[in-house]
This record gives sequence, C-alpha cells and structure tokens, in this order.
Amino acid sequence: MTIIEPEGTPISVGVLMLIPYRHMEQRVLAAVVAAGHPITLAQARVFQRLDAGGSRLTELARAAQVTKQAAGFLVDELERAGYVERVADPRDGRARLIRITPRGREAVAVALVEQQRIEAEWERHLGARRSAELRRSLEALREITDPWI
Amino acid sequence: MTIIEPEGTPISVGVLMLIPYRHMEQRVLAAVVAAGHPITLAQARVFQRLDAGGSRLTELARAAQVTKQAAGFLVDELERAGYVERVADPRDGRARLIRITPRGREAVAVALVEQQRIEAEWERHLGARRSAELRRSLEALREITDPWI
DNA sequence: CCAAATTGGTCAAGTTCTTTGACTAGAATG
DNA sequence: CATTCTAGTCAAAGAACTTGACCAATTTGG
Repeated sequence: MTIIEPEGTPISVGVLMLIPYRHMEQRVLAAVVAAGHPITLAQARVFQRLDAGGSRLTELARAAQVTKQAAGFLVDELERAGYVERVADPRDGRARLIRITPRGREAVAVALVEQQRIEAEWERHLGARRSAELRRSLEALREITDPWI
Repeated sequence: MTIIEPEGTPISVGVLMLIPYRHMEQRVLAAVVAAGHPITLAQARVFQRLDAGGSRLTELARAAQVTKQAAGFLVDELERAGYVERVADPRDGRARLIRITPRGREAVAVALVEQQRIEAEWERHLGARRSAELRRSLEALREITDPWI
C-alpha cells in the first residue's frame, strides 16, 4: 500500500521494490512449473521461506505473514505433492519441523538457475558496483523491517 | 519465488525487496484503517496503482498483475465504499475511467503521511546518500521489470 | 513441584479473493 | 463494410485465507 501520488510526488520506494520482486517471482515460478513442478504462487511464497535446516509452522507463518492455519493448509498441499515433509522436532514435543524433500530440492535447483539468470540481467543493467550496493542497502533495510529476524 | 538457499547461497535480492515492501504495506494499511477507512489489503493493492488522472480497468489489472475480473471485483467494492468512481472515458466508448473520489483522497493523504514516516526511518538507517542511490537503482530496475511502462 | 499461562499446532466453518469461460459493445484494420 | 481486436461484464467455481474453538506440550512463577 503506498497509494497514488498527488501530482509530482515520486512513486514510493515500496512500490519500486514490489515491481522487480513480482517480475522475478513470476519468472521463477514459470520456470519451476515448466520443469514439471506444478506448484502454485501461494505455495511458492511459503516454500521460499523454508529454512534449509527445517522450519516450524509458526515461524513460517510469521515469515510469510499469514496465519498459521493458512500456512498449514499450504504446507499440507506441498507435503501431499511430495515437496516437503514434516518430522518431529527433537527439541519440542509440540512442534514439527517442515523439511524440504529430495523432490523439493529439484524444484529449488530449477528456481535457483532462473533466479540467477534474472539477477545477472539486473547486474548487467545496473553495473556491478550499483548491484552490490543495492544488495547491501536492502540487507541493511532488512534489519529494521524483517519481523522474522 | 526465490526458494531456499542451499547453505551459503545469499538470500535473493528478490526476497530482500519483498521484506521492506511488506513492512511498509502493512504499516500504511494499518494507518489508513485506523483513520477510519476500513479497506482491505487486496483493495489497497489495486488502489495504490490508480493513476491520478484516472485509470482504465484493464491497465489497472495489468499493473496489479491480476485478471481484469479480479480488478473489477475490487474496484466494485471500492466504488461501493465511496473511494473511487467510474466515469465514461471520452476517448473510448467502451472504456470507463476509474477515478479517486474526495473520500478516496482522504485515505491517500493518511497513507502518504505514514509512507513518508517510514521512508524517513529508512533514510535515517541508510543515510541520505545510500537512500538516494537505492531509489535510483530501483527506478533503473523498473525499466526492465515493469510490465506497465 | 505444580497450577497457571504460554506456545505449537489442528479442526471446522465461513469469507474474501481470484480465476476460467462465455459473452456484449465499441473501436481499429483493411 | 466485414473482420478482428480491445474494454468490460456476468456467472460459476476454485484457491487462498481468516476467525474461533480447541488439545497437548512447554515454560513460568509462586
């Protein structure tokens, strides 16, 4: 939400971030689907927030900014399709860790290739110096905007 | 979609953009709602893409990356709530321009204040030089990622 | 140590959002 | 003009997401 600008007000930095994000999201998802992994956008948005060592549902829900019920629903679907599995969390009897399966990692590999292709395009457009600076600035911004950290 | 990183791969620039965007989106929406404008996130996402001079539904749908039916549904709701109106497009008998009403502009004003507050926080965190550079880089990226332009 | 409060997760039901498909009316093309 | 394209709507179904109630395991504090 950044709403329309009254004549002359520049477009918000927020929307300026959303535009490339959406572009990447769509292309990466299209590549994954084309590679034979018919996942949906909503599933992908949860999936992309999974930690390599396994994530708890509550964590995941907070990171993806949805309720735990919504996250649970999407994880159920991903589990049924074989992309993730739930294993008991040894540290907490209530919790279960959601982990990426080998099939899930295949999808990740495809996503990563497309993602790197896009980042390379961006780097060509911005130049190496500005690209690196962009990443650093975004990482710095994450410190004050990521509820997950 | 950027998917989890296999050990050591840095988090994607895409997700790094999404994190601050979501933060801003939520705070701005919360401010607008608190000011007595009970709009939803989906409505806001369409609303924020409205052009000050009026937008066509098809344009809006493309900018917000949803079908024109979805955009139409949300515009219907915003219209019923008095935030936008549809007027005939003098240039095209098929089209109608979606315009922000005075009530809509009240909501915009509230949003703008909160948005500027957040951007000021970001600028404090990054410093003036890096903030300006961040905006410039994102604007440059828009050139190759915005389907709207 | 145990009662109370908190946290992780599920079940159920309903709402909101979004899509696919089919269609009408006006505009552009040739 | 006839054809093709574009703007938008209607209808129906499906996907995504929420609120509310609940259970079991963990943590807290007396």
